[in-house]
Amino acid sequence: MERRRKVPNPLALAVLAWLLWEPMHPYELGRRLKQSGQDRQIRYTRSSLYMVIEQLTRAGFVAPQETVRDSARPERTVYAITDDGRHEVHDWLRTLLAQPRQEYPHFAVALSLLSLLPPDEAVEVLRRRSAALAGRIEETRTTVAEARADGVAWIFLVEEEYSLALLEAERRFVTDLVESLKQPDYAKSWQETMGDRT
Amino acid sequence: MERRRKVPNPLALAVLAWLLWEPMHPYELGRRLKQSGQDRQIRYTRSSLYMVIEQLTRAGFVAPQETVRDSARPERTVYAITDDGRHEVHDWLRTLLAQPRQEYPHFAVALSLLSLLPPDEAVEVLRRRSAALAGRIEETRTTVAEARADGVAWIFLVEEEYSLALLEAERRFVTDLVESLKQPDYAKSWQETMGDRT
DNA sequence: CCTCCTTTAGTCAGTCCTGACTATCCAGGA
DNA sequence: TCCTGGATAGTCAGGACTGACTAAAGGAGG
Repeated sequence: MERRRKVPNPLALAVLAWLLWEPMHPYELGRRLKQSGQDRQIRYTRSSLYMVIEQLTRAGFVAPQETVRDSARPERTVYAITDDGRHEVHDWLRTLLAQPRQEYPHFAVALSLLSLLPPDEAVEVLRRRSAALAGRIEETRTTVAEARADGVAWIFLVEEEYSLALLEAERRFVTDLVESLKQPDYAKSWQETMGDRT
Repeated sequence: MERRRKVPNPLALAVLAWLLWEPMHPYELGRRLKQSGQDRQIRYTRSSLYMVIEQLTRAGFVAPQETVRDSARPERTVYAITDDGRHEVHDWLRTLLAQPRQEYPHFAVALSLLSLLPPDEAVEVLRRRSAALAGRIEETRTTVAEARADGVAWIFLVEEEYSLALLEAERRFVTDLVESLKQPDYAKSWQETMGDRT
């Protein structure tokens, strides 16, 4: 049904998108990713960047254009996007937007094991999370406000607004959860079922 | 500051948690993970399950207990958790709950490239997402309702409630986004800035 | 009784990815 | 003048992960 991507790493999508603009060498791509703030949406290291470009080359989505060496610097290979690459960006982008993917946040795993902790301990750690979330929300709001003040159009900030929406939803969820855990019924039933442990 | 886990894969946490209960062989662990619905929070394959158990053994968090072979079946190695393992579960769980981790949803990457699509195309694909999200929400609600009807306590359904909260937040976000993209101002400014492309 | 499908149980080749490393240039302080 | 730190640019060993494979037993259907 759903054909597997030749280079499934989302970093590859960002790379292709930048190469749509103009040919570049890997290090320059890294700089753009960082300056545009896309490193907040994509987990990568410099090595994985080189790896992904190699994979994209094998897949035929990009092609090395030239190897320049100016002023005794290490030589840099400039890559350009191919027609297949252009097609891949468009197709991949449509798919990512249209089809929600099952995501696997670490927090969900931890929640599924919440019953292992004594109620008061659970309340304590979740309160710490709530405070940390509040901090993240504040940071993101500041980032967005500053960018807006610099004249950045809203369409280039949607991803931050999305993060914000998720953070706020999580914070509401955690707050409610703490309230539920504080109910004396919970402490009682936890004692009854989990009393026998180390 | 934050010490790296010896076995960072979240599957390892779930494995340790099950072994807290009683010693088991890998295949049995796989069955429990599936039956308890934890396969909805953790991405894994059977091979990664064996890999992770091997890593846990090397890390000293679990230890092979015995190799049984009943009725000519392939032999199964039963693993038990160690004291280090017990400590690791507790410590890891607390950390995961208390500290929000930067997550990297694919959708956020796609959103950061939304401006590449013509406005009407963007609206079209996001509407499809919205419909798909509605389906997911419905499914999750059903799962929760059925479990509750079977007498499952709410604490064992928190992870589903969390998924639900995120799905609903995302749906609200997408709905609002579609409205913004439909504004004629957007179509106009997109034409102006992106008119020059293939 | 034969065949085919499903379940049980695990292995393995090859790719992917990360962390650590190499090496050069330039600016600024001591 | 020398030393240090940071930016530039990239490589590489080794471990982690996936998809495809092996293999035996049980049950259903003809």
